[in-house]
Amino acid sequence: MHEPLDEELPLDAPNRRRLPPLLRKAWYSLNQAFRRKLASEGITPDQFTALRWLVEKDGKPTTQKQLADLMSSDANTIASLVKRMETTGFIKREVSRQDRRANVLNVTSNGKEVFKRARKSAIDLQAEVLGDLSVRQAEEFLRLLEKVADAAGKSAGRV
Amino acid sequence: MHEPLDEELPLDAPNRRRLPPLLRKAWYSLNQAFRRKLASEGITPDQFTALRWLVEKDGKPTTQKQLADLMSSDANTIASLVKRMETTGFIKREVSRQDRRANVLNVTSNGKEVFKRARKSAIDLQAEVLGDLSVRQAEEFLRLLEKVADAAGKSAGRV
DNA sequence: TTGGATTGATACCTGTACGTATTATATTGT
DNA sequence: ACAATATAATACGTACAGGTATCAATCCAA
Repeated sequence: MHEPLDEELPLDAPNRRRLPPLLRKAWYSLNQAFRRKLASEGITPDQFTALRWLVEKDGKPTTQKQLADLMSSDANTIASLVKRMETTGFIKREVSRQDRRANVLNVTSNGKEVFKRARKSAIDLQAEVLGDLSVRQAEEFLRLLEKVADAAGKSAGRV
Repeated sequence: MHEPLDEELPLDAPNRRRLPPLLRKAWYSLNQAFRRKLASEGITPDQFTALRWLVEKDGKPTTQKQLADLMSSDANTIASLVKRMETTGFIKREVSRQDRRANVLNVTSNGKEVFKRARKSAIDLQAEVLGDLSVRQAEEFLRLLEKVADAAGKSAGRV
């Protein structure tokens, strides 16, 4: 049992494993599964991700721009995301003292509690999804995924 | 040079490589890079993907539901996508004769031409993104990605 | 064969991606 | 000090994700 390399076939031949559809399915499925697990908490996957970064940065003040970079998103999207999250009461925004253009983001105690509960679902899901791989395979996979993500980031003009 | 396994750390510890942020960055960066390459053609990444599946299925009639499955998307999203694409003139819709609830999708000659040109950009980009990996690594990566995508699909309730 | 369940498509809603344009503030070169 | 430039956030627009509700067509079981 040995798969052919198919080096003569074009990179996007229908019978090869292709990066875009696989990446699409992996990302959207993961997101959808997570969305359903989170529905009861009144929080979306993206809002959870924002909370995670902010909680982990706890102490160091984080601006919207920085959050956009952490989330591989952009300023526009983050602006509306944090606006909704402030309305819901998960975070607070205040003008930075070092740079009055920037907004510093802070997680409210309510936000912290919701994050804490949601984190369990996140860990469960990740274990579920990586469960078909051995520890060693999972590591190798994440290592390669990081390279691919970096290369894609470079192509997209993200430093 | 040997990385520790960190088996005692939680799956989502900040200093580990984590699946969700990496997957997010890979997918969004790939998409954004592709969007920019396609801008001159007046087509979006998702529309290109739809065209690809339809062109590859050429001959066999394809319904919106089937396209939704192929694209790991859902009926809602596909309905509005194909509506825009019909307005632009990339595809045509007609009621299926086997099942009058279903719409059969057909690519117009204009759609085929745009796809043909856009396909070059797609191949370039994929080579660019996988370029940092050896042929063997790329194969292994796609194989593991497929497993992860399937597992995520299962978690999301996609068969 | 008919009444209940299922399925394909759609309308409508909220949330997100990301492009352009605008405003306010910072920074830099001269 | 001041003008050119860069940067953080935002408003606004279009595209897409995916949830619920609805309608029409199909299927299936008693």
